[in-house]
Amino acid sequence: MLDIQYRDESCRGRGGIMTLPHGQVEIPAFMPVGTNGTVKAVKHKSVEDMGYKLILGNTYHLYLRPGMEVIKAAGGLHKFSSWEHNILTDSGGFQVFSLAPFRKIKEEGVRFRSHIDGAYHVFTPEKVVEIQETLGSDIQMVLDVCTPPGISHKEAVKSLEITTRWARRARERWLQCHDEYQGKLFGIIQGNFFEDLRKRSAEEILELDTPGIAIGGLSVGETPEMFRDYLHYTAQFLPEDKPRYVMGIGTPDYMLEAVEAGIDMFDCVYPTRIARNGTCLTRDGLLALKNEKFRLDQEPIDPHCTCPVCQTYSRSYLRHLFKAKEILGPMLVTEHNLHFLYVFMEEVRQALREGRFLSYKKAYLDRYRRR
RNA sequence: GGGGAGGUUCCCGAGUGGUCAAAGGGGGCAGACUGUAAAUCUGUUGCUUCGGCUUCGAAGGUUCAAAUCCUUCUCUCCCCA
Repeated sequence: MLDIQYRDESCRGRGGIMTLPHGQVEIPAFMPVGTNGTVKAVKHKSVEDMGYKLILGNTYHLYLRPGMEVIKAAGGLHKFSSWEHNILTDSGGFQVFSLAPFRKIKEEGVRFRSHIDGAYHVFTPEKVVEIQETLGSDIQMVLDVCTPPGISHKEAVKSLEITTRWARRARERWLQCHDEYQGKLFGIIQGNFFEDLRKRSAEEILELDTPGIAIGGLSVGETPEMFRDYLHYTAQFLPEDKPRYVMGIGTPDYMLEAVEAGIDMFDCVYPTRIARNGTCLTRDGLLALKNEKFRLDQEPIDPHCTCPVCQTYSRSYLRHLFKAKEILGPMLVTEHNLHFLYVFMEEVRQALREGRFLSYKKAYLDRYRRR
């Protein structure tokens, strides 16, 4: 499943090929998020043309709407959404976290209310595996309990222990999936912001020997310093021979930090969300298109960018689209941001291959932080 | 020509004696956004040397006090001729 082809000896960074049911994926890889079976504001064809081979979908959202009957009838999420490459589905664990006011965690599973109609539903670790099997996920995540910074050690232990027990149950159920289903299961390390608990969670999750390992519970409101510290601390426990995934990060600085720590995969709504809100990723940092200073600016978003948007449109025009609330604005900036990150990851892989990742990182951040 | 309604801070619009630099929208400006309840949310929007100063069509008046009351002028809209 994982073919590590090169390492950067100056850090833990590495790269290669991950082979999944729907084809190969170059790692380290950023994965665009397509919660509802669509990467918002952009066609799957465009995402594919940029080079992406692995995107996310969401168990929670797709289960609630359109519902499994619809996706089953289509023959799975790939056919339903016309995406022929790989899909990683999140388990709903993050919704257990982000929709906290509407849920109750018990040993059996989590009872929650739909954000759509308020109806009660229950997710158990087993049920979530079944849903993801029906979706046809190439990588499925175990149901976990994600927690925010600031909780007590005692609360963190409790969440960690449930996460481990749920992971065991998920794995048992996953082993019983139909033979034709080839999707991989990833365990998730929790432990909040306590080193002893991070270590303990890592040990317990690794013991399950899932095909891949994720670090969860980061970028949930902690400071960048805490993110960095707990990322590196947790990453040291990850095995060499399995894909390593840090959930929920997507700014260039965080991804560079993760690559340095030896992480292979990341996903984030950030680039697509800020795109819809008028903010572009550039080599010089963020560019808020709605700002008055771009009113007459005839330059493209990023003069060095090779994306179709930068070949065609000016900041002035794109600013106008956002001020006029035209749907094309979010569409074009989403395309730019995703293209930007794909090229960014190609550069990262190249730097790793050539053993100069740390200098690449430093130069990138020096420039990125300048604006 | 006759009758009626009204002119409020960039726009629309609330306010009919003090608690009004003036509600609420819109627009403008700025910020946020990291396993998507997000084409969303938040802040700000007369000037200021922060003590005040100047605003509610214009001018004058009443009052301790006026966007609010009175007089004249002016402009807009509606109805009837």
